[in-house]
Amino acid sequence: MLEQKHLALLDEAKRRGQPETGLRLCLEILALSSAIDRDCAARLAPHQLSEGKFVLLFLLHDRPEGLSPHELAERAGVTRATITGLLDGLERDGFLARHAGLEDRRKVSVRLSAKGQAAARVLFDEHTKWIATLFAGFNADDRQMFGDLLRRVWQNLDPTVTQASAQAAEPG
Amino acid sequence: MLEQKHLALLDEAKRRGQPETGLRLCLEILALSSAIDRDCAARLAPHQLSEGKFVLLFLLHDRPEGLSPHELAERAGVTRATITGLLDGLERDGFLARHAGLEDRRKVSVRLSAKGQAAARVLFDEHTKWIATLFAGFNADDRQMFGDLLRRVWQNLDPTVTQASAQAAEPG
DNA sequence: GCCATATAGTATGGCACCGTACTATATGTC
DNA sequence: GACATATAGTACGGTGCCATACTATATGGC
Repeated sequence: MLEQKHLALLDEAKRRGQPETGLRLCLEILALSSAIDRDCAARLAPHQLSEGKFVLLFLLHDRPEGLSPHELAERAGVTRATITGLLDGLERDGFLARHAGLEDRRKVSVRLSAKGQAAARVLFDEHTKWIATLFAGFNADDRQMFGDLLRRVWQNLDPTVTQASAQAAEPG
Repeated sequence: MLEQKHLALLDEAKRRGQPETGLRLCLEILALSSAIDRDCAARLAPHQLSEGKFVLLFLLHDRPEGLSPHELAERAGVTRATITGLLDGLERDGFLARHAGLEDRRKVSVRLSAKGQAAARVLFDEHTKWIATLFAGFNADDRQMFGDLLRRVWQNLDPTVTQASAQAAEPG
């Protein structure tokens, strides 16, 4: 349930006579997340989609007026530059199209094609259903306990770095 | 404690009238891991190191005879191509050097410089100490419980994708 | 109306990862 | 010893992410 690099790290810690306390547990969290991400990527790849592209798809779903790259960046929590790249791929593969802005001529309206709409509709449900299966066998108490434990780690994280993905870190 | 994209996903799920069961919890695991990775990266960046480079550093530490790129790839759980890139950066920044193999002339022996040795020695301890602080306040029972919950999710993951990072998936 | 400034989108270059393809060397078989 | 095959390392191109810098358009102050 760990990755190679994690085993290596544990080995080195043992070699240095350090206790495993917390270390293994932390690596298990990271390994589980990576495994979930890999699994997610593997599910989307056959559709020519990545996780980032999938997010844009459902952000645009049922939104005939479209969204601007700027809004997409804010809601997805990535930079506008990243959005440009994802849109290039999605447009190339026929999931959406960029339309020139009418009021503000700097703006672009991004709208799903029929293919994009269909993909968003179907894949979102598939995705959430799949995630639900990961927690098969968990009752409300288990979930409560799990969430509490996660939050306790979260609170120990360096608060200066933690806020990331808010995109506008506005330094100084 | 969630990222923008996770909030968007939860919103969309709510809009579709789907239950949150498991979904929010899953996103919290992913968000926590990302936060830990970000924090880790932020700690290493001032030393011109990434997490991948850091792994190579401690794999090579106290190993005067060095390791080959091939062995590094196996132990780090990434491809040889990735190792080439990491070594390029580490060599450029003076952490290590490539030495021609003597017995097998295809092989290269990668060995840390004094700077690399020093960095590996200091940073590894810093790193594990930092991780330990993330679990401050956790007693043995908490850790046991946490690990059990993680393992239960792990077992629900698609077994065909789960094995990744073993590098040699040897298809068919 | 004019200019400084802000904003929208993109381009460019960097990083860490991958898959694939290539070169050089080693090895096993005949 | 020659040749098919395997292995070591790298090159190349692709992805998703970032920071930075650039162009076009909008806006506020005068």
